[in-house]
Amino acid sequence: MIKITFPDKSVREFEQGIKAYQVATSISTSLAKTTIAASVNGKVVDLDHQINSDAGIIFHSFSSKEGKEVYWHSSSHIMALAVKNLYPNVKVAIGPAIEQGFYYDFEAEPFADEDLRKIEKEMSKIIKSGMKFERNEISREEAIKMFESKGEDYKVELIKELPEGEVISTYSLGDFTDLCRGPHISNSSKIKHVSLLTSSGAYWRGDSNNKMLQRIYGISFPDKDELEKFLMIREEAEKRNHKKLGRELNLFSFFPEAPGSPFYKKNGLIIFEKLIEYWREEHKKDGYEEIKTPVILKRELWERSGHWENYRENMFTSEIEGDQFVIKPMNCPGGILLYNSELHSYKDLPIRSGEIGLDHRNEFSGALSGLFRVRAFHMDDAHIFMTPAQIKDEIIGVIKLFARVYKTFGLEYHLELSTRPEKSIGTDEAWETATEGLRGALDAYGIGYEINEGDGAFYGPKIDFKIHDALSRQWQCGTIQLDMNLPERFDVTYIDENSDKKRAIMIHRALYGSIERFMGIIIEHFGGFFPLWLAPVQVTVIPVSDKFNDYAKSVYDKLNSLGYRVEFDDRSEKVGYKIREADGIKKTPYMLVIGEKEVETNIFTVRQHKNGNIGELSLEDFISRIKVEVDTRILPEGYKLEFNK
RNA sequence: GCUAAUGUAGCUCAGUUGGCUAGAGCAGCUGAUUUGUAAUCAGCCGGUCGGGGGUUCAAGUCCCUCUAUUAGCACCA
Repeated sequence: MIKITFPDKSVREFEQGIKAYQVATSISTSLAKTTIAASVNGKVVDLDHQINSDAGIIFHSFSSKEGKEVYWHSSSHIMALAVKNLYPNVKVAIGPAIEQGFYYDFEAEPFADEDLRKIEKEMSKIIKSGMKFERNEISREEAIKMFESKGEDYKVELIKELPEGEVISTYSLGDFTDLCRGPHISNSSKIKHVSLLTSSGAYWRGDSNNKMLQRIYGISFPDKDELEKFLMIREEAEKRNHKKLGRELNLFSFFPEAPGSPFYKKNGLIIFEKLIEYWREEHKKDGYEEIKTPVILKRELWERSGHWENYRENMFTSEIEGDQFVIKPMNCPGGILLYNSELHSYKDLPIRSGEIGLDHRNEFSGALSGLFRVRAFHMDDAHIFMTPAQIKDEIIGVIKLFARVYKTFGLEYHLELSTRPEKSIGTDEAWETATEGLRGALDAYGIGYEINEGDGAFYGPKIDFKIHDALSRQWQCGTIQLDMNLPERFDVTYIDENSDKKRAIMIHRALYGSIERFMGIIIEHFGGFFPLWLAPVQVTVIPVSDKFNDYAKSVYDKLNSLGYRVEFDDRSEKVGYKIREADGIKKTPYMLVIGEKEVETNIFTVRQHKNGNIGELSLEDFISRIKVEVDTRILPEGYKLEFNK
């Protein structure tokens, strides 16, 4: 008999060699039903796994991270079998679970949408037939022989690279045997609802020198509702697509004459300016100064900073009178020139120097994507120059600043600390100090964070803010990067208490990341229904007929003179028509319909986007309402996606 | 940059196996209508079918090429 310990610390005895699923069944059939895999002594295993000695056990259902991973990984195998059934000549490469779903790479002709539908159908057959996943452990030689005989070159390549002594396991599902570490679900029938999403090219092993394979992405869920919710979010994301809304709301345009470079229209520029206005307000509160440095700077500067060597292919250059110039891709070298233009006492530090800099980067054509990835953008940069002793407090200050700004947009976020990458400069000691500085700040601030081992910049560790939008999608926005490179290269110093010259500590930080990208994110986050302080048009005044135009115009004039962004729709159209346009299409936060009743009583029925009529207010009350809403930057109601369940 | 798909009016889209003068809705303009909370009616305007080259008696349609866009990959020190 062996002793098995459960998560609640209870212990029960079982026959030696009992399988994990039998343990689950012994507890309850419902547990056995929802269980996908188990962890035995912390290692995730198949439910068929035999337990031979005392162990701790945890069962994983789809709701856990481990459960999802196994579920999706198995789904990818089912997809591979389906593809092999339909297209026997394809070769399989790899097929893992990912954060949301799974994919499998094949050497094959590109798959069209119809192919995906066919593969889905084949998958449901496989699922319905209830095939078993069978695990086998085989020797390296056997494995190579087997996959070679099947012509699965990619698998052979993978096996040959496995370290000596590694257990080589395969999982078979019907005729399809795949090299796989596992674990897997026990039976294909556990996969309930599958949808194949997209297919496109992907390089073998992610290397652009290698052959391009065909990748199919898919998702699966045990419950139909979950699949529907997933697809609904995708649909909603499509509706909120910032390129589409940008056109509909007259925010910006792109032209082939300047790929990747947005042209802001009147309405978009309002949002752009308001974002910066708010940024300035918050930074001023925190003791930042603001500077502005030139866009075009000589090549020598970039050689000194190291960009010429390391970032060359992303930089635009220009030649003027025989000298080479760089259109700046970043603001830091210019900012450092300014810092270095005077001597700094320790008493001056920290210096928090902000710059909304217009940067250009030669992003590869295939990388461009609306406002999310552009060639011309405004970085909301700031550099903080300080003494080593100030690191912790400064970092905490930045985190607090970012936190309060994201809150204003209703954006959730989590933090990630990225540590030293393989390719990096600086001594171990310097990295240690720098990383501990960031870690110390995070701990002192008292917020949870994830560690991204080895994901730091080559010049220093960083803290990244991953923000979560209204559709629960994640975006990289804010970043705080400690730089151990540029201060050396530019000899950035301050004078300490003993009149000694000391190396200053420098951090780069950006809150929005880039104004362009952030604007794209909030367009989708709000779905075009902006908070009043950001909305390009805040109020539309709608006279019922031109009999009321004069009075309505006076209301418009009043709001306009107070500085609100108001439109006056005096076209000879029906009220319904104007409402449809102002509310449904332009998503104007407030509408005032003005007819006989308003003229007589001076009381307005105020209509709000998404929320319909919100009550009757005098003009004065309406004005004080919107004043509060603008001044305190209240979030709109109803921009978040609501589910029926 | 790579793979694939796409590009027809300002927008969304039709346009057979190549075959008359390229269509529709919305938007815009003009007029009528004077309207009470998500589309009033009529008329008009609007296109070198992304650019260039080719095949053909004939090209929006087929081929080549360039370009832009989209998705993914790679990239994002």
